[in-house]
Amino acid sequence: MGVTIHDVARAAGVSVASASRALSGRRKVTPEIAERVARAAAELGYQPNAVAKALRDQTTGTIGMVVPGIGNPFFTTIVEAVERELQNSGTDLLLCASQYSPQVEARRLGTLLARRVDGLIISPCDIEASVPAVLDAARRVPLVQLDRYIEGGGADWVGVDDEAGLALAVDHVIAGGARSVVFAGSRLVSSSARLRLSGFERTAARAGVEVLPPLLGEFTLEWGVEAGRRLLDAGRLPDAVVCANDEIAVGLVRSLRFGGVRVPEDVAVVGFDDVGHATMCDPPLSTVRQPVEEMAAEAVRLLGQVKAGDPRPAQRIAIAPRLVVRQTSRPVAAGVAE
Amino acid sequence: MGVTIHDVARAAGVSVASASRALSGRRKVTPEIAERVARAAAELGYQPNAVAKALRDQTTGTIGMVVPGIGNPFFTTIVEAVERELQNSGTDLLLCASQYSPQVEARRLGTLLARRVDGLIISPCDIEASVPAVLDAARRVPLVQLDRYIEGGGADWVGVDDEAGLALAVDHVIAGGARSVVFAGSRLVSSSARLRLSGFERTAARAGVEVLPPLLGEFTLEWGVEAGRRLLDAGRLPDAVVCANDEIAVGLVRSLRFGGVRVPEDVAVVGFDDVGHATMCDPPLSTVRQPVEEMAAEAVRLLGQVKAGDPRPAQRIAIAPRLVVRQTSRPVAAGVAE
DNA sequence: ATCGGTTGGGTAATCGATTACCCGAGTTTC
DNA sequence: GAAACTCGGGTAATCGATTACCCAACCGAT
Repeated sequence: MGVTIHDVARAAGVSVASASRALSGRRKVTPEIAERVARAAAELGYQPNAVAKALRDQTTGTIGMVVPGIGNPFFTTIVEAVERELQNSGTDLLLCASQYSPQVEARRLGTLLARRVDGLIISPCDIEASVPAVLDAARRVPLVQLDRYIEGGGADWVGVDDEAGLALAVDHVIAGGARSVVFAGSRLVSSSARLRLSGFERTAARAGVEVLPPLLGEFTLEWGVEAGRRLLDAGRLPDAVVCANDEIAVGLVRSLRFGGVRVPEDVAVVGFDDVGHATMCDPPLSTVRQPVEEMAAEAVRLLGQVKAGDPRPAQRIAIAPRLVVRQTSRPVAAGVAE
Repeated sequence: MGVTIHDVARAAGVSVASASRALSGRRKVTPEIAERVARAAAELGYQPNAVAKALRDQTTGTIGMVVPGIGNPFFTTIVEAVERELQNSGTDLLLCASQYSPQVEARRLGTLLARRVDGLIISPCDIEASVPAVLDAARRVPLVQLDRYIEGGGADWVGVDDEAGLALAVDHVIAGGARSVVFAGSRLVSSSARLRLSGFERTAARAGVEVLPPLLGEFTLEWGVEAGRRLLDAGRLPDAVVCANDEIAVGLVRSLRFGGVRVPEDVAVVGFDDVGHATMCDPPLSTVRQPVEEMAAEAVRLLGQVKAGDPRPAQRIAIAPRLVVRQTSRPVAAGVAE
């Protein structure tokens, strides 16, 4: 590397100030100088040093994003949506994975802050253990939580309305005739895990159907398979299984069918997210679609408004999801068939 | 933000030099000063500015990684492997997706270079269109290509031995009794796509089996489904289909079974990669496992050795893959059963 | 008592881009 | 014709951390 604006200025026979002005166009220079500087820069292959610019401007043109893991298609989808949203704003995304570990997450936040990102979008991996690192970061730079959030408020949040989503799913299977239901989800370490379970329980209770004890593991296909196995082993099957995400649902359907259970005839299954392979599932999965694009857009918009350490009360923006009925549940008038 | 080392020095009643020395430990200071500086830093919540440090040191402690897309589980797997490899080296990964577009890729490379990454790992999206941007980047910083590479050499590369992998797959299905074979892969825009096809063709020709015209589309599940449909429509089925990756294979198996074809009894199917859902496929997919961990380790090691614009001839490191026989092909003595 | 040597602290240069500030030349206005 | 402006170029300060360089104090040895 190493061609600086001083080199360009010298080659063009002008001062660095003129070179800078010619290149940035932030103040007028004579056409003659503009021309000479442009030529010199091109010949030398000059590329401005973003590090120096960041130091001088006190702004890096980057925002950091921390998600639990990029192996989960939901997070890659939302990362892609945020990237698209940022596309033309001239800011770059620094993506980090916390690997579902609050320690790693805190370390990642630390290096992003050290690198002086202009803002942070984070999906905290643990509703409790993530609290200190997230609040500390929010005190230093604008921060918005996306999808998952930490308990106790204190930082803005954008996400899907989990409870409404679960209500959609539960009401749908009940409308399809289910009299006994079970929830297959994740252990309650994240806000999503908790809200989806409570949404499920509340709606089921209100409807007065029988509720079997929930199956709580991880947001993975493997856990879905295992959960299906447990249902088969338990001897008695519910009429419907509502899952906390599509991966669990896909694994569960596979497991159930392997055990000779027909889906949706014997048991209806509904997922959550509608990203990745829900449409490619066999049979195609009925699920609740997260409004990923809107969530990303809203998160970016909100990030532009929040100020670091703002004492204003934290906002929570919950966007309504949509039920997508495919073939793992009995179709009813409600919902969108695809 | 805004607490600098000057603030710390002032609070501790020492010079910035002493503060810097106390904090970095790179030169001795009296215990008394060390103590005062440590206390002041803690009280003020001092966090060193990595931007300033990078400018002064002429090194950012970051390496950039550019992959075609993070929606593809193969790339997320390899990104995770590289991250693990870098974990304890103190360097951070700046991850970018080119979205399979050479233009986006060139722009991403440009901003990574402007941010003065210390090195680059890239999987160029297009074997031809990616050439200028990759060579230009290689002239400026240490660069290694991982998985895909550009034509004409000029930059180091680490990846799987694609031809050997395809030879494994083809020999395996032939050993299982296949007399006619077909390749389902991607259009020939990447080195992987080309090498896998040529590896397939060479091995099949050597074995003297009948080779149907290849089906070339994309590295996606959707294309696998479509490829399966085309095979069904063609009326005559081959004894085996060898796929360029697992996603194609999974889609193809689904499509074939939907059409009433038994796998592996009627048609054997073999994938490539062995990441993501190959084990969760129904039935579990026979495939060729890419040595992702070794590839990542080797790429990072090599990156530490290359110098920018080094005139030394480019290295190509091809790591041998391994056949993993599951249930979409007839088992034979060769290979590892799981 | 003086001298070479060591130890540890402070001052200021450095990295590269931007821009506040200054200055000279040219133009306008009464 | 002089005052008041405008225009555009150059000099140097600035961002924050590190460190080359200098200097004072103190050591032991002669």
